[in-house]
Amino acid sequence: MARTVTSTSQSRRTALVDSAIRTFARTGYLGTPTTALAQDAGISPAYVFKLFPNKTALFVAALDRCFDLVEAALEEGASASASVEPADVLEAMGGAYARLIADRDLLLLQVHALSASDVPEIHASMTRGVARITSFAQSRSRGSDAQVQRFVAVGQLCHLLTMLGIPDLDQSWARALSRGIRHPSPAAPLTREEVEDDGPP
Amino acid sequence: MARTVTSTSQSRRTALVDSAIRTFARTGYLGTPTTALAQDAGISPAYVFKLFPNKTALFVAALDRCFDLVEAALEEGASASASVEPADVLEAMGGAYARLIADRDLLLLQVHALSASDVPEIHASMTRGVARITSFAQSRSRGSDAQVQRFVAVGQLCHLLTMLGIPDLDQSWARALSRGIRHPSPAAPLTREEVEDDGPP
DNA sequence: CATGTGAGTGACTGTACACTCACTCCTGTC
DNA sequence: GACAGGAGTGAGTGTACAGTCACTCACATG
Repeated sequence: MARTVTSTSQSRRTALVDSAIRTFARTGYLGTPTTALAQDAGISPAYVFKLFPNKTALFVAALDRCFDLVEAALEEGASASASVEPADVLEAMGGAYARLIADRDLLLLQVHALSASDVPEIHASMTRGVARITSFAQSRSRGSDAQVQRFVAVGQLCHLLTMLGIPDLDQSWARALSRGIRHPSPAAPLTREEVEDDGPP
Repeated sequence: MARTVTSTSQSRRTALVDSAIRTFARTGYLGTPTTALAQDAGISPAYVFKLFPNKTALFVAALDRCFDLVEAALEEGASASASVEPADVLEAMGGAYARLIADRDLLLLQVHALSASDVPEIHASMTRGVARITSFAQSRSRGSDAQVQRFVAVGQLCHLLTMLGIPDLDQSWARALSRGIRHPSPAAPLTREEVEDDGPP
């Protein structure tokens, strides 16, 4: 008979991935020592390498999980939309995305991943992620290519603005860029727990 | 009387900045050792630190120069526009930008800089750069906030697409994202030399 | 008790890197 | 020819880091 209890090392692995999202988000791929990953997860540095073959694999696991969460948020937003008009569905998805990334970690991770995409595994994971959310936005909203393209472009703009803190600046150019963008305010963000459903209890 | 000949060390410095753009573009801020910067510039590692106080200062100099070139390209595009309609001027600027970044270095550098923007000096330089090109696009095109915002957002989308090589993919989602984006083709790019004017000969 | 297994670690290794320092070499000036 | 000063370098230094290895410990099973 197959094992019914998930092994403890598996749960450690997912916990490590969760904390790695936060840790990598703060200091990036190259800027994050494996000792920091271990420390934030509350395990010894050596044990990191029992759970993952190397630093890159852990980063990729974190990035994949990041896109899981993003896709789940988009789905949540879409299904909460009153109208089925493509523009409205995309609008609702955008709102859910903005709430998801209010804590910045998922956004920061994506920016760092793009910069680290000269590492083949990271490049692949990143491309996979963009493919997933774009395909999802396409099929779920039934919007035109132009609408979907605009949706993703605004997402990227949002990353730029948030990384640099532009919405907080009181200058003409900054206001122009930030206008209408739901900038991540800490008020009532969508927490990760609200977004993920972990199967049967 | 003031010196008429630029000191040789000054010319070395600008040459170093030029080659640093290429070197940092390939491997990013943290991923580029100072020895690589020296090697690509054809000088000894030690001399890098006579020309700049530290690695960060050199990166910032490269990034500042990058935005100089971008702004110059936008100006060139704008003044080549037949119409003065904001949408047309922005369109022309976009075309010039696409040609400028055909060699990818300036684009890659911006992506790496965003990811390294937890370093205060890099954050400041990056914000300055975005401010410059946004303000320039605003005043030169006289477009609405929404038009300028869209202009910058499409630029960011272009960075994402180019970093990941998405326009080369033959899939529905990739085509949707790439549609209408002038993706950097190596055909007849606008070279840096065509863009900069170095004062009197 | 003997033995096996998987979780978890302390201590280490080799290397790469940012930055320094004492030095050489060249050129112009008196 | 003596000297000043700037261009440029070889040879280091201290440190941080990815990954390894031999090991302990807790517990389960016969």
